[in-house]
Amino acid sequence: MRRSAIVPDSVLKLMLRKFERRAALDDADRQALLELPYRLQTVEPASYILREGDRLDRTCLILGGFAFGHKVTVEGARQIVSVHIPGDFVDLEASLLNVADHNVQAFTRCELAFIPRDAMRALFLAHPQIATAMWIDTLIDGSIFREWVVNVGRRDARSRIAHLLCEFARRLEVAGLADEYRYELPMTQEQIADATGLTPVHVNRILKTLDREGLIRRDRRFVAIPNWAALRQVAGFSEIYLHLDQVPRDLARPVQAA
Amino acid sequence: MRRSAIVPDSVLKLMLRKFERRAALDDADRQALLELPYRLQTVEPASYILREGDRLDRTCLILGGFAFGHKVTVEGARQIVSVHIPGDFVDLEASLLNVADHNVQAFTRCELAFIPRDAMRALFLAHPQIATAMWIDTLIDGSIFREWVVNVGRRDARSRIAHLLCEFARRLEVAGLADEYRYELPMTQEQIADATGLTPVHVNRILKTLDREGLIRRDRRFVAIPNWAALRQVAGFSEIYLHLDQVPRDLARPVQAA
DNA sequence: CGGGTCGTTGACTCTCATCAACCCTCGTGG
DNA sequence: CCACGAGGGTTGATGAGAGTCAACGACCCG
Repeated sequence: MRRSAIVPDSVLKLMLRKFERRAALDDADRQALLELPYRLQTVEPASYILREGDRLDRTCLILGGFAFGHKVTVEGARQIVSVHIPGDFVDLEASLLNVADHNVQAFTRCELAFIPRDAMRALFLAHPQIATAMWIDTLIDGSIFREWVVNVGRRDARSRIAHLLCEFARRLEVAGLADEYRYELPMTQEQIADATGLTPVHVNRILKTLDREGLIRRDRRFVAIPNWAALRQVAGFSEIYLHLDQVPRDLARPVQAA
Repeated sequence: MRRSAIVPDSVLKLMLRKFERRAALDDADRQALLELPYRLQTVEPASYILREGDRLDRTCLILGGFAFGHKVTVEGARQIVSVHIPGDFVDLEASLLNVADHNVQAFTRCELAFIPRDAMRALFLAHPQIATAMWIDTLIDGSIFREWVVNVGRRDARSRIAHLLCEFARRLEVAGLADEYRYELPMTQEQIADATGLTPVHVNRILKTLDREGLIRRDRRFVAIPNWAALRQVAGFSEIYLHLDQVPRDLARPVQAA
């Protein structure tokens, strides 16, 4: 019903600030980036932004809200493979690959900007510095995937969940969406289970023990980490893989007016 | 001790053929690619090509042999996160990221070409079509990572191993390193375990049952898949994620002379 | 022929999945 | 204002899939 107002002007400036830091953009680069055509859209929680098998003809940037990528096995089990926060492209690959290899769905209500594939491609060819900056996004995503493989492959349930919580804490903090290790986690326990390769029941039990042990505090969907060092140790969390030296802080503020 | 002879001329042509198909390269692009500076090196099985935490100053292309990426948890468990075959860059991210987030190690003896980071960066900026073609490599790698997350996260041991075998069958076939669903698997059972998040003992049992059921045939390190459809079904394997429409067939022949 | 790596097998254990209730909260509508 | 329903969270009982431990066997290389 109600739609948040969008400030169109700030939409692409989001990207600009992010990419400025990764490559030496000149005025022509900046202008080209800001002149990208886009279509704004708001989607409701749980709606699909992309489906596996779709032909790709546009790329989607999240302006506000959270989304996740997932795949479903033939047996029907779902695995969440990625979480996207404001300021992220959810499918930069759509600019260069032909067919979607996974689904993307909204966790929360999302404000999205869709950019035509052709416009992206033209931008890359005319502005190599921008292409480089965006490529770095892809590379960091790849690094996060690697860590997720380790997480579901070699950590026990406790560490897995702790690791997920640590990763969010850092990513959200860098994005200006968390402070003092407290943030709103937009996932249900079932979704946490799908992200960690566990069952909702087991996730529930682990969360309770983490809470009981004082490693986290929960209040509704809010999570606080009173003892970062302790949780970090339980998780075996090392943030090298986030390549934060290439991610500006306070990048993405929610782009919403009341 | 013995070093295979390398045919330098064919070294970079490998890449050229691969990237030709992904973007419209012109003569200047081709020439720049072929003129990339590189240093050849042969490494023995199990030697490290890259270590987590290393500062990155060069990119490594595999000319012959197999390598794998892995990470080790604080508890000491190892998870293999990627497998690289001839014709692959093992660490394209080294051109643009600053610190290695995982280890890369040789499965077999490997013939490698190391290309300075600066040369790669200069190439990207001067030749956007090449950058685009290589970026596609990164995107396909990302897609494979996503599938691996699903594999270790949501499939049982049987499907997991079957899936790994299916993936190799297709990738090696496309690279011209397998025929009729028979190929040499350069991994020990312990390494298969590290790639699937299982234990060597369990991998052994599953392999034996797959063999007993006629889904695979083993002879030393060679694996044959007598019934592709059946194994594919057990694995829940769908090759969309390999984006083979963007990967030329018969790309990489082992570049080794006796 | 000796040593090391890798593969194989059995017995036992344990983490996590499954199944099944029940509860709480919140939004909706009568 | 309260009844209702639905989604999500919580808890217990039980079981299965995979891990652990341990020993032995096969093969390869020097």
